[in-house]
Amino acid sequence: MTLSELLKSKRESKGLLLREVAYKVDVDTALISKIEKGDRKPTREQIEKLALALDIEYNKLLTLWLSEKVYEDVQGEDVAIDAIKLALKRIKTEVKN
Amino acid sequence: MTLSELLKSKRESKGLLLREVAYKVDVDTALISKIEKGDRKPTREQIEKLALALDIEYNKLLTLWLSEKVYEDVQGEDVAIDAIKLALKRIKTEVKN
DNA sequence: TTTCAACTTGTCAAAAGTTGTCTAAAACTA
DNA sequence: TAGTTTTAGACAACTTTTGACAAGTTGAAA
Repeated sequence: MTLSELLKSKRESKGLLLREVAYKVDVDTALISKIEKGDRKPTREQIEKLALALDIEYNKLLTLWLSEKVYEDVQGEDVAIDAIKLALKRIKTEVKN
Repeated sequence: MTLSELLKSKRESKGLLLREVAYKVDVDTALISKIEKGDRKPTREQIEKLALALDIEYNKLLTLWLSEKVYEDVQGEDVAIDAIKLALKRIKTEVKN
């Protein structure tokens, strides 16, 4: 489940129109449409507002959002997996200290 | 070992001057200095040229470079580890197909 | 100490990327 | 068909990244 898929399915299950979500997020309807189609990535602020507007746990949405950034950084690279693992290692050791 | 540390130690072990590396990478000496200090991130093209100039395995350098991008995306986030793991999962399943 | 090459730092303009909106078209519904 | 929702394209405003230049610091040799 991608971020855009989640946002769209949540909006639909709540029976909201793009326009209503757009209002709550304080952007143009067209932008919400693009986000749901994966044409645009929400900003961090928009993630916060989307979580509120759609009753999604903020941390869950944030995690998905960050993971897509990471994914885009490495996708298509031969060394993608190694690169991610290396980053993970670094994060883990850093957290310990 | 960070990217900048690797670049600097490799250059030194080969007894090269910044100016010589800069020539091979086709940029200003100051830029190589900044890269070695971690003030600037090399571009992908520069990574290729640096690998050649310093006899570093390209994939190794690329992996390190990508991993630092990933690291920066998530560092400081509460959900950093979860986000990376999620991205890793996605990459792994994608590669299988 | 002076000198000189090596290295570093600050700043700027250009290039590249991103953001959000507007308009108009397409898709859907009644 | 008419009215509403959603989508697409284009654009300006804004931000970030990039690379160079010039001026500064450092350190070693004379």
